[in-house]
Amino acid sequence: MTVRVRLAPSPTGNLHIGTARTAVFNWLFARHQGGQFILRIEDTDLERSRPEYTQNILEGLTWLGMTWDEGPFYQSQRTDLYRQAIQSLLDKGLAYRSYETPEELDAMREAQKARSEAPRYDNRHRNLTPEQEAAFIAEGRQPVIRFKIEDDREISWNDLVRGKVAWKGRDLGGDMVIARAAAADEIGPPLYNFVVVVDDIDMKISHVIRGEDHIGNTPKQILLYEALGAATPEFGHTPLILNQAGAKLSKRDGVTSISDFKQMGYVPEALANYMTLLGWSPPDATKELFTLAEAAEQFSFDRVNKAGAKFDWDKLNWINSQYLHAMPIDRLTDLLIPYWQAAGYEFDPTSDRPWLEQLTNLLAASLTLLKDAVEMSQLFFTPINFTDEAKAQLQQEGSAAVLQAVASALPNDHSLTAEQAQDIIKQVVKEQNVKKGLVMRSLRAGLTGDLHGPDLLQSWLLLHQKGQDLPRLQQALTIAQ
RNA sequence: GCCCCCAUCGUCUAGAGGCCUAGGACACCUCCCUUUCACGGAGGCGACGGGGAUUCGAAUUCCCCUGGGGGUACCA
Repeated sequence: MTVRVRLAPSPTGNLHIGTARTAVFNWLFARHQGGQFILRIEDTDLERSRPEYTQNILEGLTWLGMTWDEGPFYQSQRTDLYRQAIQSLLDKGLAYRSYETPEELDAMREAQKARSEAPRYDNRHRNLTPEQEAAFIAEGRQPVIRFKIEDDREISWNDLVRGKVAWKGRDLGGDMVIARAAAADEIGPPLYNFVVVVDDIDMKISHVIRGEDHIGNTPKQILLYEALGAATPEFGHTPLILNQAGAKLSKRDGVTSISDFKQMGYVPEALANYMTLLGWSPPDATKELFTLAEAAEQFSFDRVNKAGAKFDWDKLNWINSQYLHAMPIDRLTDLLIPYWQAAGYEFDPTSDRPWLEQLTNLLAASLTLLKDAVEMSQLFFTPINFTDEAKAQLQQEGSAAVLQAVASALPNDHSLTAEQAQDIIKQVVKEQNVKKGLVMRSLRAGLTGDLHGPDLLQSWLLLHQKGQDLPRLQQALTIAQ
């Protein structure tokens, strides 16, 4: 049997991290099994579905490397299929039209709660006579279509991550609505729990892998597979991603959409790596940094956890930093350029390329997020701005003389090597008879306007190439007097 | 309320009866490297929710309790 899995996001929001993690597990499993990964957009809720969300989901999955083999399929384009399936259930007597008003259903549930019973549909319209139906229709009522669920049914399945899970029919809430209200001679818009099953059958899905929040849908869906005369697939319910408080992560928890992570400067392989670690561990659990391909080789549901995992920014940040530190300078430069441009820094991406790569090389080891480069490299792009600390340093005794000496030792052209720079420092130490520390600190203050920052020698070299070192030293001298 | 799921350091996890005086990672602390800040390196702190049962022996099996989460729509 070929493995076929699917990701079925609904375009009612941007690609959410929870959905993305489900995508990762599906993708990993499909790749491991040599199967297919199918993408299906569940846009049956016309009210809330938006094309721009679909676009965001597609882009996010692509960015993460979650390539799909078939699709995207759109449920909004498949309603004929659903209507046929509903009709077949109606014909077989497994579904029926139900005429309650929303107010009646509310009243029913209120009464049940008052008796401290579980709110559920009491199947009151299951066996309506033709006369009763005619009367409701004459009243102008629009029926929904309900699928019969027998109270005494026992439903169980062997979950890929949880083992045996069992449910009783009576706990499923009564006969379930599968199509929204419509005229009595029509079939209204089909509902989620129904279309999922029709599509999964039609698309020959072999393994349904989804978040644990869907676990209660599974028994209902199993009943639907039966009614539709199809074999049930395997089901696997993955643990949820939790917020700091331990509840299911939702949009209200701040940054949760993949596009936001991208914008903040996370790289896709780091984010995918982190999401994989949330609920799964490789056979050698001490190896936490791996590519999706490596994870796919080793993936199995045996190693998927049952308990939810709290989302931890610190760990994600660390993983991202590891990827950034190990990234080839050429690629890292490509990734950084848009951030510098967005910050309004002036440079020419082509003619300044060698200089930009040197800058990238200088900053790489300090980066956690791509956007960190903006602040860290500001001193190379904007006019110098002296901090109070730097001013104090410049006003220290001997500082002015040191800067003066360095300024006059500078070569005229735009080439300065690390060796030359070091020689200048040594020479100044000797001539001025001062401590090297004074030279280094004064130089840093004069060149960068700060007492902290990237490696001084390399920074100096970069500034020299831009012809910036001498003017800055001269400016610093006005403070040092 | 009812149903379902879950339970190892603060967090992510390893652990499938003795290899566990419970291992790794993040975070935190200390030290080293570095006349800056980081990076990197070396240490440290730190957990099996509680109670029974099975067993020569339980983090690992079973039961109960407690705690947490999910669900309970004419949303998906």
